[in-house]
Amino acid sequence: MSFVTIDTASKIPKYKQIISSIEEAIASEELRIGDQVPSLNSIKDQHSLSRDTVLLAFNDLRTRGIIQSVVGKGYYVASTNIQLNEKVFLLFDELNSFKEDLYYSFLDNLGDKIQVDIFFHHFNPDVFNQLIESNLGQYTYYVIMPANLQDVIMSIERLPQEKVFILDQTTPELSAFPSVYQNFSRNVYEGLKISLALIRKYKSITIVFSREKQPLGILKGLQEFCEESGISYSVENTFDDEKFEVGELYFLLDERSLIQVIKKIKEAGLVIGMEVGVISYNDSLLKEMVEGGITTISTDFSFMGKRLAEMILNKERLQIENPNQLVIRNSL
Amino acid sequence: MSFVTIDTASKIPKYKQIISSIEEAIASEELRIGDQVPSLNSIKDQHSLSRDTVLLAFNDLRTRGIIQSVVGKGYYVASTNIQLNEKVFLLFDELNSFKEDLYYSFLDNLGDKIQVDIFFHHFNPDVFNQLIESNLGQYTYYVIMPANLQDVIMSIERLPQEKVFILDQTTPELSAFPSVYQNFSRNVYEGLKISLALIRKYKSITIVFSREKQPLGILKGLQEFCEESGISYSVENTFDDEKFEVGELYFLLDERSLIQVIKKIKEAGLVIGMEVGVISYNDSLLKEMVEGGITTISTDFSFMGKRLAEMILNKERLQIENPNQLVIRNSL
DNA sequence: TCTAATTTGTGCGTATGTATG
DNA sequence: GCATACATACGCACAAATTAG
Repeated sequence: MSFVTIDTASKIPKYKQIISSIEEAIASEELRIGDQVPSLNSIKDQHSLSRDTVLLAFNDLRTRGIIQSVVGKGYYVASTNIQLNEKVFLLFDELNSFKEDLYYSFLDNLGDKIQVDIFFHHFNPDVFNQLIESNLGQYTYYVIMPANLQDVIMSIERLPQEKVFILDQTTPELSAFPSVYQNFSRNVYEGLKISLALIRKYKSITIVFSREKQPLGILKGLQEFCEESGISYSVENTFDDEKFEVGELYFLLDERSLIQVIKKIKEAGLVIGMEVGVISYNDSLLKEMVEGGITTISTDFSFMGKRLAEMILNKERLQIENPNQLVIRNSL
Repeated sequence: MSFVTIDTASKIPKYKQIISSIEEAIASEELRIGDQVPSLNSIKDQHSLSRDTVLLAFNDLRTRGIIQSVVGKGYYVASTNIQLNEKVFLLFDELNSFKEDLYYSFLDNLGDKIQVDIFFHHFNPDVFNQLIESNLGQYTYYVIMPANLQDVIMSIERLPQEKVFILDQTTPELSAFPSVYQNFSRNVYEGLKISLALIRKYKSITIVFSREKQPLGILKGLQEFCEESGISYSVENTFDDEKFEVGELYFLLDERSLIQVIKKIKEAGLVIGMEVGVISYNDSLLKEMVEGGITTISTDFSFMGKRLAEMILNKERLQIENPNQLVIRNSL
């Protein structure tokens, strides 16, 4: 039972590595109140350190009241009240308005003693890898939104496994990590299935979809639904005015194409929810108000942030499918 | 393993030779991420250079994010992305949807050789100071949104003056720094003045305003307008259902209170833009579509991001008032 | 607890060559 | 020709952190 691990090559000072090791042993209850901490000499011998380096760490822990020294005997755990300056590394794909709910719900539920730094990889694997590498060893937890990036498992595996949490999209390779994720294909499939009667009003479905940025599961769910119910569909990369047709149901993932389609519908003097239909992914406060309401399939981002915070605080290691909701409004 | 080669006879400056040497060692994978770079002193001794010459090279590499320094330990490779030219420290107040346009327009106009890291101070001066303190010397440029924080000039002055840019809100104390800012009081005053005829429909104006988070200039502009035109107004901290009145014009800064007011209007069966008026600060795509359109006073965030990027790239040091727009829609 | 070695961080002074007007 | 600014390079001193003995 050594508790202490030292990486000589690391840029983190050795005495700080000792401090973290002891703190983590206490946090994980390997060391309990009253337990004896390994002696100065045993640690120094095991890791070939100077006695003073170990002493530096122990003095820090002692002045914080976490351990007590007894002359001639050793050091003993005196308090488990380690408010270790916890920091969270939060790696998002891109900045958009849906991150707002998620982020603030995460922050609120974490409490104000934990600092959270946000980064964005913009679906660029180089940026992703670099951000992880240059922040190695600096954070207590790493919350990562891999989005649809491939080949990032290598980077993620460079992080301490027990500190990693996966958010929003996960993959079979990442199944070892705790996560709060959306089951995109099921959510879309079931959302559409519930609305089948309404969808039958339309000739076919057009989805505006970017393979680079958007979850493939959404496309999969739509395909599955369409094949099963015999409805034809087409996938477009961007919304194209030219191909706009009456009788079409538009499935729109981003705000820009949503606005474009609605404008087009109004320009053409058509009735939304009758002659042309609209379903949008991700709900927002304003979508309830637009044109009598836009039908949405959406996950609960506030819940996602809350559940993630709880998982971190309670040291749970679960894989949680985040609840999803279909809200049928006028546009369908 | 010296990595560094210096040709004294060459006309290439020595510090640039050091930079290239390190970059080449990284490119050839002699130096990998996390590896320690030879120390200042060892390089200076081996090549009979001044310590400052080596330091010049290392500081360049550091502000580009390629190496990191740890006092008392050494320099470590942090990124293999050696074509990185510069790094920008971007300090926002809070995450919200209006940051999206600003951020992506800034990014797009900067080009892809510059890395941008975002931080948020959440209107907390301690967080603000700590973020600046812990990122000193690591970035080529510091773009700061001080919002309405007082007493942050001390922190900002710790940064190299020529690297600092102020965004969105500025103050007389910050007048030495280049900036792209909103003239909140003038924008509000003039926006309201143009709409005076429409505003006369209403009994009085209620603004929902948080002194902690929102720019005082907005309140000032409203006051000025009201006093000049003899219209009464009241300031509320949050929207209160109880005080909802017919004949009132609501001036709403955040999306939440906007939604609340619109819901209340519809619940009461009133006509927006006739019996109750709404003006909202900051335009968004969806506000055009809500209830036939919400009247907005708003700055052009895309332009703000673009102008800021240009200022940095062209090394301009200007104070630029960002263009502002009143969009009159049905809600007034 | 003290001393020592090594490391980065910072400030100041000096000198030289080059470009600019 | 002269003054000025800037980039490059060197030297020195002291502070603070890390680690060893």
